[in-house]
Amino acid sequence: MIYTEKRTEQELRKNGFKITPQRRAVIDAIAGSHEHLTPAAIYNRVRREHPSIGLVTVYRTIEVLAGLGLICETHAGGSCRSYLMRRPSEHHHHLICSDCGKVVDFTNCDLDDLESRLVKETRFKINGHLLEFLGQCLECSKIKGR
Amino acid sequence: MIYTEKRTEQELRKNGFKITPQRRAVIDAIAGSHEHLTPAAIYNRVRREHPSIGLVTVYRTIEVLAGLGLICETHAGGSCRSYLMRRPSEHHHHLICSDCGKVVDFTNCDLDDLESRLVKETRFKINGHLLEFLGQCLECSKIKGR
DNA sequence: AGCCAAATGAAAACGATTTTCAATTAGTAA
DNA sequence: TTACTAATTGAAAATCGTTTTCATTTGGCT
Repeated sequence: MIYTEKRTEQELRKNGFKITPQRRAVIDAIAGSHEHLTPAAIYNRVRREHPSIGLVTVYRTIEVLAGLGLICETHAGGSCRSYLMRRPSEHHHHLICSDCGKVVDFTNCDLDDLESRLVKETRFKINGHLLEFLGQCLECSKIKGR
Repeated sequence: MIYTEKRTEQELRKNGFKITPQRRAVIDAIAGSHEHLTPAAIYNRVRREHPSIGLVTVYRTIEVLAGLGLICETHAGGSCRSYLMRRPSEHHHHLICSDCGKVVDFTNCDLDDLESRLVKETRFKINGHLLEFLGQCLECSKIKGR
């Protein structure tokens, strides 16, 4: 736990960010919870020990931490809700190029085993899933290399 | 396709909702797409054929359809983003309750075979993936039934 | 101690969604 | 067919979460 906070600060420093009491407080709040916290929940926790902090600062700190991959975000960015007609079968998924945004569809995600395992373990009633692969398409790999 | 629209109207009627041209238009728009559509995207499609419709009506129709389980909603309602400290053990995924927003983590997504298949077929360089299952947790299934 | 870019907080701006309310309309009953 | 009523609609305002702006403060360097 304390190890996590230390490591997080090192990582911030390494990337040229400053360590402020506010950032420490946000990191402590997230590291001190094993639940997923919404920005508002993080704000409330931080305020207990640090009443004068602004919600804006919480958002900005979250942005930095997520940008460095130090915290993990549920729900990829972009707009929040989307809808699809519920059909008997057919569904598909996306393979997205992070550089040019090209989207390739694919089917046969073959998640049935995984789904049954989850149903058994969590007792959830599962309605669907969202699966996206992210990477670079052939063209972009050629151009940008790396 | 037409079958889907018909069935949807029947289901609305059965539940005491009226069939209006606006609702027909929204249903057509969603049924006519194999992609997940955001409310705004639905609105834009509907306006092509029905320019005077209000965005509010689109939202209200979506709400009714989703409430009856006729369309499937990606991303649980309520606030959109939540964060968790990324710990050494790392890579995990989410199972999200669409009703109360509860998030259960799981690991072992076992997507390596699928990933190699996609690399072979598309020549993408794959950097990562996003996998979320959506459903109802045990508590919410009990409350809401269905 | 002093400097400067980075970070902060308050307020305003913003976009998505919801509520309010008066006017319209679908579906039923006469 | 006409008339009635509750449901539905659209416009505007309200609300919620998030982002931007900007003047002030501060961490980390010299």
